[in-house]
Amino acid sequence: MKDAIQPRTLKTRAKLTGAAEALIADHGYDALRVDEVVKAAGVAKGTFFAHFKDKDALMDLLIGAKIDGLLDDLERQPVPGSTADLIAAMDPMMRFMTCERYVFDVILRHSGAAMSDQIGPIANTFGRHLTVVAEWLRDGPFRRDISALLMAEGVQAFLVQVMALHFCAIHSDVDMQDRLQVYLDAWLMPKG
Amino acid sequence: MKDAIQPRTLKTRAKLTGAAEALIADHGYDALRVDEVVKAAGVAKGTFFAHFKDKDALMDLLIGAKIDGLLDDLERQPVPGSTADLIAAMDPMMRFMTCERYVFDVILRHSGAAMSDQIGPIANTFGRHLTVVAEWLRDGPFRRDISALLMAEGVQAFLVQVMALHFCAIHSDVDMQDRLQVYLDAWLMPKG
DNA sequence: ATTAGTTATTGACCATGGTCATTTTTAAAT
DNA sequence: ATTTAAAAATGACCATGGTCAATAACTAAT
Repeated sequence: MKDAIQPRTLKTRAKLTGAAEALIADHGYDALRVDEVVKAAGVAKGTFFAHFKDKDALMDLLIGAKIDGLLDDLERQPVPGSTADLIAAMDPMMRFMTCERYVFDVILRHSGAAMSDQIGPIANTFGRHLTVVAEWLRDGPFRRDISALLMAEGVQAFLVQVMALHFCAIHSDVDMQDRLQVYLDAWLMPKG
Repeated sequence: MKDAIQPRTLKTRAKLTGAAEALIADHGYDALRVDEVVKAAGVAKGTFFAHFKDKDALMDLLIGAKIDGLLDDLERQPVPGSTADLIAAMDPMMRFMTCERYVFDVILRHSGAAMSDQIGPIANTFGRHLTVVAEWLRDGPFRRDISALLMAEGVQAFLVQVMALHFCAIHSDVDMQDRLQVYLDAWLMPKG
């Protein structure tokens, strides 16, 4: 009996993700087709689904990896001392998450633990983001009547709201940053 | 030149939506297939897409109509005097929106103006909901440092967050209402 | 009634994600 | 080396949403 993953499994996986990344670099996420991925990777279609539950699982992996990279950058930054700094720090992440409507949809779908069976890459990044932001807020000049974690959860809620409105016909004219500023000021530094 | 819609157009539309509603009543939203709808309606497949841009557009219509009905009920209720009352008032809506994972996904996708071209039924209900809640908050015992509309927008952001977490593997054990209570207390009645 | 132009309907066809019985490859045991 | 059982890969096939050129049904003008 063997249960250790064979070397070729890793190689095939790498070929698939590599091919997918190259195609995405050229034509974006939305335009990715499974047929093109397997053709570029030089494997059969069935092989793709032996490695990934479905197309969404690949997207979860790739987009999750991208966000993880951006979170690495985020963690390296100095602790923000104001909502404006906070927003500036999160800007690259927001920009990636809204680079394509399709990407944002995938993120939304996976943000709260993919398909409710097990936690996926994107869901993980949301957890990580929560931790980082909570840590930041703990010692900042913000409200003290609620926990840092609760504050961070609210930041995420408003982040999602702002990005969603970004794709909205009516509100897309208002800048994401400006809108988030209003929300976060009211959430993190209430004057009432 | 004529531009008035023919009577049969309305009739076909009614047949399609009627068939869809019946099928959904029996098997839920997620299980709905276009083929079954057209078969039940007694029309060809192409006819479906002559009436609806895609399957999502039908879902937008049907789910939007359902939410509209719930908003009618909501408007008839007495003005909530606390966050608990507010949450209780919104309960039926939340329950419907989370009745199926698929339904929630459709709602999310359409909440901010469908596909960025024109405002759809679901997006409309979000606008309506915003108005109703803002009106409620205007005279309630809540914070006064921000506008009622801004408060209402926050309520929506937290509402979405709570519903998303409901489908999350990690957090689904915590009750939606309880979680929303924490959020809304912190948002509408900050003590800092 | 006939004609003409517009609108609605049709169904064969396509695009694309996903499945599964079969075959091939691998690695451990003999 | 041979055998053998598990793991991986294959590709024909299916499910389902969506398209479009051709056709039928309507309505208004003559």
